[in-house]
Amino acid sequence: MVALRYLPGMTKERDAPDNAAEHTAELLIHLARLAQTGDGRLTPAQWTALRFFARANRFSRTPSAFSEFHATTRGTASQTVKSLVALGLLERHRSESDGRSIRYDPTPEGRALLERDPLTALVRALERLPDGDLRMLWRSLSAAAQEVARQREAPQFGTCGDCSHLAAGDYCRCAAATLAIEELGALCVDFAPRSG
Amino acid sequence: MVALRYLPGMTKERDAPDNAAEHTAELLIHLARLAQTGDGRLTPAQWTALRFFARANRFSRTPSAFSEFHATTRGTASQTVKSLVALGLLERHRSESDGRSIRYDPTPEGRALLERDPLTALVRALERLPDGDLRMLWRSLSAAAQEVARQREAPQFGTCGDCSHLAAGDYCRCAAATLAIEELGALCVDFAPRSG
DNA sequence: CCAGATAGTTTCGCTTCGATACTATCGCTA
DNA sequence: TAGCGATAGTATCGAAGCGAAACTATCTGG
Repeated sequence: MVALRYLPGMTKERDAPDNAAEHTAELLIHLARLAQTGDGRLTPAQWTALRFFARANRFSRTPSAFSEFHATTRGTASQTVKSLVALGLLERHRSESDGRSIRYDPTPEGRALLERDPLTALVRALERLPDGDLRMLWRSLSAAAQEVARQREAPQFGTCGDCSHLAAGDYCRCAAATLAIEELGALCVDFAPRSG
Repeated sequence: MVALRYLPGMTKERDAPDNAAEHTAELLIHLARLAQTGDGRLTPAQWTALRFFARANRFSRTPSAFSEFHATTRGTASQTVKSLVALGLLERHRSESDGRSIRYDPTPEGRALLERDPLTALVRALERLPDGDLRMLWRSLSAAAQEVARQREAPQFGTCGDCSHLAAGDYCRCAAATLAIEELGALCVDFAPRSG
């Protein structure tokens, strides 16, 4: 068999200079796909929603916030949420301050099911990385997510502890509320990075 | 408003020790989702397929290999491929050596469309990372992908240049063929890591 | 008090996807 | 060399996901 001189789509111009970013991006997509597939219990969208409502702070556990987080429409997000409520994994709560807003909290069943999150396979794999590598991985992914969100004009979704709205250690100027220590690690739709 | 003492799903036990791996995994999924959505031209599955057939070596540009790469069934993979052929982005070629096997190559139109891949947003974001960070990001993702693939008993899909089947610089023992230089960066379904 | 904006939901139709069955070819073996 | 199991690709069907658009309820500003 004769060696190919030219492989379609793989010219010198395209690959020679530095396609490291391209390969890394494709690898990231591939890994995300691998980590999400093959679980019969919930669909990938349902898992993502359940994770989100378990991780988001009390101001962000709404269909609207989830729709922005998941880069989808409010209608689709509402459907996903409804299915989780029907499964007894989320619980509906009306907001006292805003009659339109509805907060969904994970039920004990929902939290129990998260213990069997198929994403655990990826978590285990990441735990095998050296500590410094994992931290740097987080930093790089975080920076990339900020940048992509900026390009897409989407909210950035960081944790309250890293947010520029946080003052005096535990007061959120954005929500005009004092946060509990546990809430500092929660996701917020109104997140704004500190030095930017 | 009173600060919450306890936020459901966010107990000390769950968050205190070290949830860095968990947060990183969720961030990775979120970033992948962000990077894939919002393009009207092709569906995410179609983009992934087009990318795959542009990146895979001549032994791996088949529906079967893509189905394994994409962690789906051969039937679904075949549908996706068919749609790309109908769009004039892939071209069907029968294998001379195996009457069952069919190779799909990207057409010039397919390669041109890849220039407008929505993944470019992520690529640009990754390019803004320091060089060393990008390299380490790739290494970490690669290691994680190997590990998850191992857990899922899925093929690992590395490039020929990193494969243990490669001998004497350009001879693949697995395919019993000499590879062109350009092929060393191509994906292969039969990839096996060197030191594993 | 009214108009526009916002939060959530519902409905509709299209697409995707996995499961299953089917055809054609390969390769081993008796 | 005939036959049988394995493999590659395809077609079909039903369930589910998703986006667009319409609808209700509530809030906010003039």
